[in-house]
Amino acid sequence: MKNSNSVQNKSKIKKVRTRLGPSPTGFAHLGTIYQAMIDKVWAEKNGGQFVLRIEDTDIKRFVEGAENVIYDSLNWFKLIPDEGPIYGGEYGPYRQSERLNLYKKYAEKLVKEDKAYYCFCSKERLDEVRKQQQNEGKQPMYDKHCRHLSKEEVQKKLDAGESHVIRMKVPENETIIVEDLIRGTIEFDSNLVDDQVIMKSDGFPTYHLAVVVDDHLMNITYVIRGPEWITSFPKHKLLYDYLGWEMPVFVHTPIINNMDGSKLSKRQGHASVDWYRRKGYLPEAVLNFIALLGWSHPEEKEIFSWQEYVNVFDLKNLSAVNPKLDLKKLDWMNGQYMQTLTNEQFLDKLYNWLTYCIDNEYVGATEYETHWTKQDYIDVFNWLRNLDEDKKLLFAEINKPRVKIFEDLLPLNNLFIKNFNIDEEFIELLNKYKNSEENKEHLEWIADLLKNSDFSLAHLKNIELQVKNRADEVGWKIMEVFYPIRVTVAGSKVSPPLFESMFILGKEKVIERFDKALEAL
RNA sequence: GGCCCCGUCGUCUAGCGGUUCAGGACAUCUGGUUUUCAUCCAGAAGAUCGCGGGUUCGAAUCCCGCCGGGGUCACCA
Repeated sequence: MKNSNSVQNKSKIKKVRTRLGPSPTGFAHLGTIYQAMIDKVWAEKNGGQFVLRIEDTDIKRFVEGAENVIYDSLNWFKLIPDEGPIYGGEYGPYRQSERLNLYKKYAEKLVKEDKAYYCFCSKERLDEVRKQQQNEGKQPMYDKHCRHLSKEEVQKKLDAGESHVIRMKVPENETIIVEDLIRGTIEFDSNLVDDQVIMKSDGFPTYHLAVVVDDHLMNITYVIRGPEWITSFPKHKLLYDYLGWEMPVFVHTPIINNMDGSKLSKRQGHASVDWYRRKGYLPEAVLNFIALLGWSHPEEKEIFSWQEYVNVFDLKNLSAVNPKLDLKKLDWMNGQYMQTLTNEQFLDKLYNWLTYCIDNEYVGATEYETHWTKQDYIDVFNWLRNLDEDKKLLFAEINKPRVKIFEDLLPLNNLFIKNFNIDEEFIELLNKYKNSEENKEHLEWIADLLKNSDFSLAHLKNIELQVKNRADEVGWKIMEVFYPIRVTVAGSKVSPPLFESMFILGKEKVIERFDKALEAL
């Protein structure tokens, strides 16, 4: 079917152009990013353009500043459009609210050609009709009341300034056949397709008219959108026919759902981009992860770069199944990405993350849940900033394999930024394996070594070796000789590598903690 | 409810009529490395391919029916 006239078409093969049409609602949905990602790979792979078009035809839903949220999110993921309101391009304007005259022109053209008609029905009448149809067990549809108004009647109402919309005329008793790239041919009974409103009474178009007009005028060759549009696909197909325009390729992608199969709702944190950003996920990891939803690498690779994605991606391999979002796997993947970072990169991204969390409020529908307090972000940031360069790098080094997302940094690294109480609980923890006397003697021994140390990492590692050897001497298990030291230094039975931690903490603080612990024993 | 889409381990998926009594990844469990926590390594368990009929020498792969899930039925996108 696709190469029937490929010979004639060869000379005018169109450049691939994809488009993302978010409506600015005030927060960025993961699904929007999923769409953007596919738009972007496909355009990039084919040397085409990825267009951003703001679909703001619903003035009732206008939210101040919402557009910036979209730009910020696309930026974070590096899914930068080639064209759009702030990116420029030759097919502008890229906000639908700035293209009203265009939609008006085509809507009127359709009316003139008898493919659409004015409708003067009131909201009340429409509601009534709908209610009655439902009572009769029929599918609620417009009853085509105004479709058969005479020209004179229409003109009279128009002259009288009656409020009106424009509806498209859907043919009767026809089969509308549409083609979806991944699902193939889909047939619809035209009698079940509503005479959709294409121009609202406020002079704004509905989505249906706007997309068709814009996609055509902007030379879009691949319409990539969510599966929720399949049902209105025949309306769009009709509009293309009515306008005499060639159809782009339509691709209805899968949609990402929750683990229970319900859809990602705005109320849930993990639906919004900002949630991932504040949790401390890496955008590349999130992208890699969602790329694997509804699609798989031809060699079944799990982790790959954007460039590799571009190389091997093919729209045709997209699945028609709606995947569930498994955050556990995302965590694993993010951890993998963390480990590939150099220490410098890790620190760089960590700074950016901390700065972002300090400077910005959460952009999402619900409260953001975290075990970090606002002060924590500031404390970690300040502590890190005042640290010597070699200590910073070591901090990155020891944390990379231990952290899946930046939020995991606490409580593991509490010892660096917080003081703990030397109370009964602490003593109890310290004496878990040996009694007070034994531990005291042990800690005095190492405290002495530490006090005489220059606290270079090399020397500390040397002391670590001595501790290990001491296990044999005193007949303790290796774990038992390190345990009380760890509790003394970290106030906890878990910590990053002990002697590296001491190095980062610095001699003064370490000695202070030993003194306090010994005093209490 | 009508119409449309979808249905392989708990999850993401490979598979596109025959070296597949179904392969990989996450999660789970076990063992190893390790001074804690992680990382890393090895291994185990886990799917009668939604169900029932066909077609075929042979079906997860093709056809039909059923069931289940989802989407959609707005002057929202």
